[in-house]
Amino acid sequence: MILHPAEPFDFRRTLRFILSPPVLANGRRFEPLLDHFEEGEYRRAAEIEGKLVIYGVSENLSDSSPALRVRILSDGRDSRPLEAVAALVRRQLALDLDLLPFYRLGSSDPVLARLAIHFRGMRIPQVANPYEALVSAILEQQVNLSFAHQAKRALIERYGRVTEYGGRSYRLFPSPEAIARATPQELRRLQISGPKARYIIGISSAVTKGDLDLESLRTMGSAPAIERLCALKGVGDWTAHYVAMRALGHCDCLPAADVGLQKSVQFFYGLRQQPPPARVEKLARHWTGWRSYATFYLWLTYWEDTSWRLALRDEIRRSRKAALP
DNA sequence: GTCCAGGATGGGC
DNA sequence: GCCCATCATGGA
Repeated sequence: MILHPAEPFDFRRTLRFILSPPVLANGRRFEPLLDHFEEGEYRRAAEIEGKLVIYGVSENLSDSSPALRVRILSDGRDSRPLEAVAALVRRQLALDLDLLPFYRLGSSDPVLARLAIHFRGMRIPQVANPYEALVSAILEQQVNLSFAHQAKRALIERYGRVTEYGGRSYRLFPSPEAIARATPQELRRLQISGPKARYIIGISSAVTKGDLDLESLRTMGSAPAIERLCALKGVGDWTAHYVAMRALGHCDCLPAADVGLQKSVQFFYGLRQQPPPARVEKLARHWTGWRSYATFYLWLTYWEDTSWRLALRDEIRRSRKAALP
């Protein structure tokens, strides 16, 4: 099946966030846990209508406008799953989103203007399901990302389903049911802290019992969705904003208390010290409607090498000076 | 050894 | 309301 993304769309750049996460300080890389790239094709397992399928997404280069080919690599005789997979891919890669209004904000903000050029066509890749995003975000609270990644991998390997394709293992993120059955002691063995273990199990059982419908948060406005998330034990402002922008498709969320965002804002806007949340919110007034995207692009500048960041900052400074009367 | 990581909670005041 | 200890581990 062929899908046509809204232009501009950059497949490689959008996948880059999923497939080649940053080099850690110790020189290692996170290896992706659930996502794969083989033979020019992005591949991942998903549970569709109770069946575990592996799907693949690749660029259809024969087409003149950007086009993606979506197919099912396993269990492909039934056509119904393909429709569901296509819907998943549309959401995962935000194919229907028109980024041009975001890029036009660059006219009132020189930082955004440069980022829009560099990251043109890149979407915020959406985590396949909000539950996965929420649990991952809790694991990532406070601790360094390398440690969080380790805990997440242990959780997936212990509680997630797995299937084989082409000699490679494809895993699913654990279901809420599987985690709801676990005890805090079991999660402690995976180096997850006691409080975090209780939060994750609590959320999982709320989902299992039907008390918490994370999918419904997608169609809600972002403010009520964030409020609903913050009502959960273990979920604060940062986690709620993160889930909203990474999994619920909300484009105007600003995690103003995020350390990475604050550092990036300090660097590119030339502030003497790291800005407190109120200062970030004030600066972000130019980003209205697209604050998730501005945040995401600012985060990603850390993935480029330091000399690139310095060069970009100088360029922004020069453009500011040139704009002075 | 100390401090900080893509935080959140519950206690004391 | 604000301030603080606590949680877990690893890297600088």
